Amino acid sequence: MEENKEQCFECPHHLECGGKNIELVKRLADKMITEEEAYFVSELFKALSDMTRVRILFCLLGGEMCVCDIQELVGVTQSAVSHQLRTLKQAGLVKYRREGKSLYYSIADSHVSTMLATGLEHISE
Amino acid sequence: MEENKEQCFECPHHLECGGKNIELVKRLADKMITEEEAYFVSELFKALSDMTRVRILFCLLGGEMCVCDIQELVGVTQSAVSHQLRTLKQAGLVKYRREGKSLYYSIADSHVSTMLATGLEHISE
DNA sequence: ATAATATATGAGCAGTTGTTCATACGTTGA
DNA sequence: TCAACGTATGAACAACTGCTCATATATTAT
Repeated sequence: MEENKEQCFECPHHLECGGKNIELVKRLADKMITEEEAYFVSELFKALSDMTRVRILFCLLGGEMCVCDIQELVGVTQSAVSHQLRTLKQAGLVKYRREGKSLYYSIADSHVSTMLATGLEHISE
Repeated sequence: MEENKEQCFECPHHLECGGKNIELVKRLADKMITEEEAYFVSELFKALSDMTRVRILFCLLGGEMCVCDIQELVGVTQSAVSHQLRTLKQAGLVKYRREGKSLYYSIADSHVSTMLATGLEHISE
């Protein structure tokens, strides 16, 4: 570790660091997730980070339903449901189709169910 | 749908709703995720809902590393990394072990990798 | 056209979050 | 015991979030 006694390219912010795993850091530096990817992933999870939205999605796991169905099952105002459905739609988590006056919402794809299931598994351990 | 013309138990917030799927709502009402579960799931995803934390976790997918390794790979201050690691630890997403002066952080369990992978898949479509 | 129904949306506000700065804590070597 | 290093933590502040309220939009029936 003698070479760490002087400031080096790999370790510019301090002079030495006993715990540093230079090999690992070098290897990962190129493979790191990009800023853009990290941003989109975090935005995706942000859409899942609210209790009301989680409850809405668990409703929709049971099948497509209109806004007033969701409103009843989740027990919040129509406005609140609608605002949250918008967030979920923008994140690509739900889709909808119109039938008469009603809009029927449903889970967008299988990734959503997978993430919810994995999340539920994680908390029950 | 004649019975919907009057206010009913299943539909207390309005008099009628053509789009309503009474059967589905009845069936799901008992099976709904509890408030407590929804809260914990949303808290879990909240921990994944920040760009810096996502980047930290993707670092750790490459193997355990100390705080200064993460600091270098992610490119934020030591304090910021430390604060975010605390959030991740409280959510059960990472664990650590001490070795000398350094703390080595790593992914807590396979659920974390699964959620990150599924999230990454979802955004690249 | 008009009214009623189902849903969406903008503004505003209280509560929350992520960062920085300063400082404290825990470990090691001299 | 003391200094240096690696890491954690509390306070403070700007930015963001989710709700409510009021209102707008889209569809259907009369």
